[in-house]
Amino acid sequence: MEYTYDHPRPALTVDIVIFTLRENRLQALLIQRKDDPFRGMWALPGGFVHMDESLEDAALREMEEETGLKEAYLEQLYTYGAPERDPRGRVVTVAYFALIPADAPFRREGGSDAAQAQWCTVSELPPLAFDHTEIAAYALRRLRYKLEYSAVGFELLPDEFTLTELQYTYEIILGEKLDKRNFRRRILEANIIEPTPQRRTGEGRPARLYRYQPDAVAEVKARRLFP
Amino acid sequence: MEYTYDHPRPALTVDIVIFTLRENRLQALLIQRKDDPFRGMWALPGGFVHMDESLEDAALREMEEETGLKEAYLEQLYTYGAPERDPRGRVVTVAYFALIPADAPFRREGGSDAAQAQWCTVSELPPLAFDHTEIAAYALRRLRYKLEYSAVGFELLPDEFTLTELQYTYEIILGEKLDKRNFRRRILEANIIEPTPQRRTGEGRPARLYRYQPDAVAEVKARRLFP
DNA sequence: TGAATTGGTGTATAGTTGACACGAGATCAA
DNA sequence: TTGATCTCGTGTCAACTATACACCAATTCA
Repeated sequence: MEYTYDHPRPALTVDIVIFTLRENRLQALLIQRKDDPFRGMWALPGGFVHMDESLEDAALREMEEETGLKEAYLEQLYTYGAPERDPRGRVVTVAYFALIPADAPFRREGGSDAAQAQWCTVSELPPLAFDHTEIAAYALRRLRYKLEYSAVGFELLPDEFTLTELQYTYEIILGEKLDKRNFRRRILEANIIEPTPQRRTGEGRPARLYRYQPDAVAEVKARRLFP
Repeated sequence: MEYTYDHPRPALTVDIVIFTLRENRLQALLIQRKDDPFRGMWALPGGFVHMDESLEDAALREMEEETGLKEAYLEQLYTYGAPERDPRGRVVTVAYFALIPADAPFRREGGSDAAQAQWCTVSELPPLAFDHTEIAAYALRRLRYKLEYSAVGFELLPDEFTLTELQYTYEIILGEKLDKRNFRRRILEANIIEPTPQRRTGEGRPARLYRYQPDAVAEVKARRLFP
């Protein structure tokens, strides 16, 4: 089947920087390219936008194809459209970033196109195809920035978590130690999490479990304020 | 001439929210549509992305066609791609916002397509075509937010300005009165403007003229000026 | 020359942020 | 069963930041 237009049109894709916490590191999912250009190189997961789906739906579909996960925190990052960014022709891509919880049932064996997928610590990313290095760097910058003024860190944790786990999450992403008492004060005063009756037992004194308040999610999402 | 592809492609456009200060109001440029759909309705200036130009170049080109201005502060806002946002078919648009100085030589008589163009106070926008109301609202939100943490306000003023004019600019955009002494202290301590030897004379005591330090723009971008 | 107009300056108070140490509640091993 | 070990959970004080607030200065104009 062929499609004909009066004027030339760029191809439109979405690319997604999928973050998760694994092995006490912030990691991103990469796909090894099996075709030229950049064959064998690592790249961000992504693909073409279908005609009947929104950009966000396209990003979710691609994410599901690669990870098996249907839900995640997803936020539009930026749209990259330099004329020469893809050697095959004009391709404009809308970049997204996604956060998936540490305990999500990630399906490791690669996506629909059977390309190899692998988690990679964000501070040690290999060179990426196209302008994906730039996209990944921007995603990390946005995530860090966002963490400072919103509750987005919860999206990387299971439904219930201890304050210490939450603090570790922040420290891993921000790359710096935080003061325990000040951290707890700030988080609790922000009213974005609530205590549950449960405690998590293990080595040492049991820790109270918290969950984030579902209303807070919408609020975080509404603050898509930064370029 | 016709262009044929194996898979259907959305059309790709840019739309621009062009802000300026006029008559002590923050205004945006609107174009009256001369064709269906939404014939006669107001809309944001915009148009198709050419194959050999970046998205930003497309936005600048459209801006020049409508205003005659080639340079402005321009920032990508968000990409809108709901499947039904344009009744003619799938059209994805990359939205930008631009700031042009109050004294810029704006060419009033409409752009290349001879459509009628008009400045409109942002708090009194008419209903707009497509999803342009949403886009304009988001642009205003981003501008206000941005003003609080960056030097972007200067982009709406001539090269040289008084502190009172700068304060008015902030007040107009933020929609609230600011304290004169606190405002001056913050702006001056931020080291983003420098005094010139000139003064502006008029009614009352002459005011010192300032200009913004070109280097400062990038540096200050990360800093937060207003809480 | 003085009335009117706008420009330019400092201080005191409240609120926010950041640094900092120790007892509590559990497990585990002797 | 006891104490050694581990992690959890809590409050205060000092430094900094933000905010509220009023008057004299320099000029124009009548």
